[in-house]
Amino acid sequence: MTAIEQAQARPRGTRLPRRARREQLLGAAQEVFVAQGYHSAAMDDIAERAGVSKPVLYQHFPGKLELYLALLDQHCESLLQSVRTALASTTDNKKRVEATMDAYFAYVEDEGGAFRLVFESDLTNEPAVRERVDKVSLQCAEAISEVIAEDTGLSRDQSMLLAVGLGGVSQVVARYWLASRSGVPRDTAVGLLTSLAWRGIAGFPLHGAEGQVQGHH
Amino acid sequence: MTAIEQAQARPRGTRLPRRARREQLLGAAQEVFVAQGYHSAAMDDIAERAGVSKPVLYQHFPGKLELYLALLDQHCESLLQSVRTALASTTDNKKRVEATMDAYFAYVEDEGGAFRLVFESDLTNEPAVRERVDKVSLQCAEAISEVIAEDTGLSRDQSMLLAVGLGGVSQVVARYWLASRSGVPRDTAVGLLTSLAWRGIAGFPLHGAEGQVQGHH
DNA sequence: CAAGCCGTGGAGGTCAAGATCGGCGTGCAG
DNA sequence: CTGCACGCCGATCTTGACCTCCACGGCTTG
Repeated sequence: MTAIEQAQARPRGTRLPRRARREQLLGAAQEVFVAQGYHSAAMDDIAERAGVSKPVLYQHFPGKLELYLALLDQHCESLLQSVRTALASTTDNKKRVEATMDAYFAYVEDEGGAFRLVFESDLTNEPAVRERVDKVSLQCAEAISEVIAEDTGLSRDQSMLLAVGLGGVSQVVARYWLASRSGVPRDTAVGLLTSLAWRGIAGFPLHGAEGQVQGHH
Repeated sequence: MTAIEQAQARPRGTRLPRRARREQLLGAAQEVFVAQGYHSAAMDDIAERAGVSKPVLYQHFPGKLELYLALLDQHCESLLQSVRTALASTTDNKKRVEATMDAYFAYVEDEGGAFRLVFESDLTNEPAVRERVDKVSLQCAEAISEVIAEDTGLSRDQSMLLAVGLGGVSQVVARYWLASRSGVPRDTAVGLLTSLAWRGIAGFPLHGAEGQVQGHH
């Protein structure tokens, strides 16, 4: 149920306990921010969407930025959890790749488009936002790079580069897949990317010994 | 030479031919937009940076948006050209991958940070901007996917997914590489990604028949 | 040499959007 | 029943940024 439906179900005069009201406001804000982006989203829009007046918003959040940050934190945490869970779900590295790819696809597909707040924010010039987005990207990449470093024996810097790359592919392709709505089902897309990535990774030193490969660096 | 140096070299009263003035304004605008983003950039800032007054800006551009779009178009075109040139630079598909990766790195490294206008715009909610960014991404991906489709025999949809992925890796990693300033030199980073991507691609159908996983060409 | 013209400059209008103040209705305690 | 407290609303203020109006000075032409 969207926030606006909730708001219409409970017409404009209803009084809510403080905690519930806050959650409802967060929901409405997310819908508006996702649909319009930070700058185009007016506090009036959010208030109207939630079926309350503007002062109520300011009784729950100090300002527009803090409201946005609350949502951003929430969804950054969510992404990080998904990735970590995926990495920990198995010890088979190929399945790890697949699970991680799928985590990105699931993240992009679900949550009412909240991934836009993280991956397509129009407030990256605000240091507080930039910091959060950079941090979650870095943390995801570090989690991935640990596995890569262990599996390939590459240096810390180099495995980070690859990890950033793998996260990047997942994120970019997942968004493209969602937007393009081409006929490719999610499983197929994930499988395709997993093949691509796994063969790529599997060619590095530790495996190169067993499987022979052309020169690298 | 930055626009502000030009402006200081020619102190504030100088008259310029129309074409030259326009170019100088574009330069100043690019510096400000890159440094501050669209929203934080004030027309006053741009005018001051260029060493002129605001009305002059409006004699060359109808408004802030059009000024931004002029720059955006310019750099979208530049990226597309780089990618197409890289793809056409050889018929060896592995070198194609490397050249294309390198094109993204060069694009991100050079041009006074102009890649931010394309990859990190804070105006993606403006339809005109969204359209341009989407279009250039799509055109790059299509150019890449043609090669992939021909080389692997994958369907149009599937090769587009991979192409988007390759473009995405290049772009994301290049930006990370630029920002992180880790010790990895550009050649090494490009080489690493090329290994990753090429082994990944080379495993698809057409090659799987001849060389099980890796080597050929 | 002189007069006019055109581009430049600083100051101001307008408007959207974030942030806030005095009333109102509802429910509970005495 | 009645007063009080709490949360909510309509209306307003203010800031900041985009976008134009009246004076000035250098170049050109007769």
